Amino acid sequence: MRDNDVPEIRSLPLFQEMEDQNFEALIRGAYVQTFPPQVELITEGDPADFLHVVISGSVELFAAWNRRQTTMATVRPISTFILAATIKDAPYLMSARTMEKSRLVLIPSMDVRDVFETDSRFARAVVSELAQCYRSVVKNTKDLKLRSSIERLANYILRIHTTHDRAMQFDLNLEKRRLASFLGMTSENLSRAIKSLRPYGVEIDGQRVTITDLADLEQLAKPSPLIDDYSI
Amino acid sequence: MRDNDVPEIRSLPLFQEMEDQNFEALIRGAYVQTFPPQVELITEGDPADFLHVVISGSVELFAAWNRRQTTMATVRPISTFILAATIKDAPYLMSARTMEKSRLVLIPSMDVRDVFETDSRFARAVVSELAQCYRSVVKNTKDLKLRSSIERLANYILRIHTTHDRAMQFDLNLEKRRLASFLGMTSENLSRAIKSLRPYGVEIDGQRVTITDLADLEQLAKPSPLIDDYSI
DNA sequence: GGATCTGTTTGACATTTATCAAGTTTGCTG
DNA sequence: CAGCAAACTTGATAAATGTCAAACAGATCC
Repeated sequence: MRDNDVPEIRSLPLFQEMEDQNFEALIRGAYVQTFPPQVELITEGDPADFLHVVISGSVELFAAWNRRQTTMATVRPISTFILAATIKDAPYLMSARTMEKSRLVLIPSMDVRDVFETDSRFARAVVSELAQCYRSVVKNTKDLKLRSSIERLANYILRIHTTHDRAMQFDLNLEKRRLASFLGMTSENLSRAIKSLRPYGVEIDGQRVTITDLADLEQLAKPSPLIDDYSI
Repeated sequence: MRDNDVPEIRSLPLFQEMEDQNFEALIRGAYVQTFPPQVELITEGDPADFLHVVISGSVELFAAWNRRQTTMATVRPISTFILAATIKDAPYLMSARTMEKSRLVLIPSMDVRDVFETDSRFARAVVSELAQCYRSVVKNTKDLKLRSSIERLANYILRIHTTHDRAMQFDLNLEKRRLASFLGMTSENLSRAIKSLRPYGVEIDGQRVTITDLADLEQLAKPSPLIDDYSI
């Protein structure tokens, strides 16, 4: 990959603070590639050969066991995924597939580990990123274990609402079947959960979400910063 | 705390590689303290004032929401907890309470962050620890989302079996109600799950677990290293 | 524009899990 | 050792969630 192929990744917190020469070393060995939708980028259990950066499009992280499959997260531009496996030189715990046509940068894990050893500002940025990831997964576990499926849906809607500048109308950024899987339920169950939220101030028509009564929804959802605020 | 109060913590991977003088700086500001059982050490939402190290005894990490409560993890000697909150200077996401009489070292978070900024070997050790924690939580999420409660119990038993040198008989290291909460079910449900595992080669009497047919149990549990092996 | 495909919704039903209310056991304490 | 409290178990029942099948809707493709 050439130096100025994808200038935007330099501004990622993970790469912002590092030495120029080290960033260039990472970039030199990296590939930029555009993938069609539904391409499996990595498979759980495989060695972590590349750190992935999503430049455009979106990627689903999922996991499988015994013929069951679940969506673990979705990754949107611009962010990295599977940093932990890269740094630890351990097998991926999740698989990844493009949800739509997506452009990615693949940085060889070995290069990342090399720079990690020599550039201590980069090492500190890795800590910050990993701590953030860790806390996100902990929040997600609390959501799963402490809430019913309807409560999870209600809080999910409030989270999008918040990230969309508190708009009262917005689009789901996920197919419903993926949302269902992410929230830990079946599509059928999500369908019914959506219906049962209507009396609490949410209308969902196709991808379009309209909050008709925020107070009602909040009273049902009882959002908590320690579960729903991804910025802390 | 004096230099040689608790020499064993120097050998933790987190502190092993760091400069002597920095380790001493951490120790100087730290407290060693023994707590009785059932003492709430930290409360979720509070600022992360101390990094905690369990020297003896055991600590339960738990989370609450809307009058519900769930066990997130148990911490046993010698390990640290809430490293992520300490490093990010963010509020705790989980509360902690002693399960039995326990001895802890409390290291002021500010000292940890100071040393983190100056000692890059320590910073790298933090990365390693955080990556490990992150991967553990991801595995736990897969366990929760992909398995039924009986499957989670079966795999839990196999994990203890493995960590106990593949002994066919061992004690549960957790009260059943805590185990139930950790596995994401009620005590009653755990009681029934235990009964329903009997035909698959597990007898549980009080705290005593006996595996009577490992092959049967494994066939039911279908353990996977990407969920159950905490060493990778 | 009709045929086809995929995703979504709905209904009927099954299974899993939780709740409530007794009992029973266990372990501690005076 | 009796008495008590807490943990655990059991049964009956309810609620939540999943499964299966079919209908429906929206996109895509000749």
